[in-house]
Amino acid sequence: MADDKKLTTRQADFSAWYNELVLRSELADYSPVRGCMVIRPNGYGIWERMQRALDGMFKATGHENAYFPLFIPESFMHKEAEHVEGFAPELAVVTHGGGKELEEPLVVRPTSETIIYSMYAKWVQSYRDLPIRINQWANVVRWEMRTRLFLRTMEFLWQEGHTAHATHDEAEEETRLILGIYREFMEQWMAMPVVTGLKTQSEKFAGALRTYGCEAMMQDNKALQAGTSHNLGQNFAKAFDLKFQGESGAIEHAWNTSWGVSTRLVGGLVMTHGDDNGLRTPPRLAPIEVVVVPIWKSDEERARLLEAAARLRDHLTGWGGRGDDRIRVRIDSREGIKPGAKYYEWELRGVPLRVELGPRDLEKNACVAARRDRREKVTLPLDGLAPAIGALLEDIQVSMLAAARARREANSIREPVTYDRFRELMEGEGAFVYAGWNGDPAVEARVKAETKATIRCLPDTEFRTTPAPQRCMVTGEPAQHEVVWARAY
RNA sequence: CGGGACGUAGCGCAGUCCGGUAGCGCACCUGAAUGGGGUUCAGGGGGUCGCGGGUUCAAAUCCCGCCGUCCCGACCA
Repeated sequence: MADDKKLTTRQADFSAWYNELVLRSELADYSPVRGCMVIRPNGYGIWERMQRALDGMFKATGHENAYFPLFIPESFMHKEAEHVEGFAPELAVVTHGGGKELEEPLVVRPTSETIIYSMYAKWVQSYRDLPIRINQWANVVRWEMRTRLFLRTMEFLWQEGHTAHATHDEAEEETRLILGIYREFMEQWMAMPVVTGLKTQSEKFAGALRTYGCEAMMQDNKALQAGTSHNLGQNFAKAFDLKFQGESGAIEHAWNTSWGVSTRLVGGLVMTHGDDNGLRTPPRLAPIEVVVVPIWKSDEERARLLEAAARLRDHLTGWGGRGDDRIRVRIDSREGIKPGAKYYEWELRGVPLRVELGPRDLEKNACVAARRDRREKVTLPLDGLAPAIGALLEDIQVSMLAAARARREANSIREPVTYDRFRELMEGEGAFVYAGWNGDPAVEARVKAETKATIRCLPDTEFRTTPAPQRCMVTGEPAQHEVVWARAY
């Protein structure tokens, strides 16, 4: 692999392509511990930008950050019946500390509902103490059988929001608010279109009343659950005695929500936008938006070009057309590497825009800008370059979303299909299949067993098909819901 | 945890059948030329052959045991 200049193509082996891309673009590397990964600066830089964007959106809607501990008393996990059942098989448990066996084992959090709601129970007495809307950025551990870089690792980074409300409707509103934030982030920042909707009972979060999710289509036409937002009802409040006295004087249990997105999103970004030359990063998430490659022959030229490149960088960085969000520029002044080799490297890493600056350009007072998304080059005058670059970056961002959306729609099936045809599709090229469902969990289970496809969601109104499907795809009975079927990661 | 494969330089591999000086490609270091889409030449460094035991004059190679990784299935953000 290290000797091959070219990546395995997506066509040849999607999964090998993905692994090679992640490793070679230095997003991440395998760790000495099975199932864990090291997130390298290139990957972490993207995650940091994701964090910054989401964090801003959470705060703008009234949430605050806090931090709860990594260790949870084992007994906490057993207090909510479905929750234990869901998470017990994948818990890491600490039984010894300081050379002694612990009286009560500590669970390494797989998610923090239990410890957070136990604390909320301490903090809430009156309806005046509500709502509580806290988010935390943390790592969690789930003992997974099979792992894949970013998509499923035993330890991963995420944010988990946990709120407590006085009424069901307020909790529901919060759940939907967050789903909308996720969708906006995924579309506007990641340029990754998603279908939002309700999860079925079998796919919902362990312990939730209802789960909503964002489903994105990867380039192999499989679905990636990119984010979830749960209305927990009063399940955890009852388990952890989270009660308050209402205006009327009555004691009631609070209503909770929880929601999260993880470093899995980085994997989603790769599988949404990557091509056979490497990663393509949407500008808004790119740690480096513009890489300047100066080209020279002689030492004299080198000095001249490096100086011109620095001026160009300062010009771009100094531009205020995006307010405080300055264009992120890097100059690649490395010697001994030919420009062509630099081009390939930065393309592999997904930098959205490359600016080539050589003696010929300087003479014309111009430069060449090459956009990563379409691998197209344009010559731009150096005078007034910044606004032009700003506009190009904006166009790349918008084009990437449009291209991803077009690809998803091209691989979505909304006409009625027979179950046989459906099975063929799932065995073959894959798709998002919109179809009627009779609402029976047994049908869902059967389809999963027979095709590995699952109901990704009951899509929200704006994603539904008109006219609505009348019949269940599997049984032919009247449809209770329209659902989206797909194989998923 | 069931089925399959593999473990030799940083990475990818050959060598194992048939025991006899540990090799190749890429990467890396040095020097020179080169430089607008993956440069070329010359020189160089780097290995307890997964671990433990056994057989043998001699083990990467044969035998036994262990460990680990990857792929396919059941579970999952």
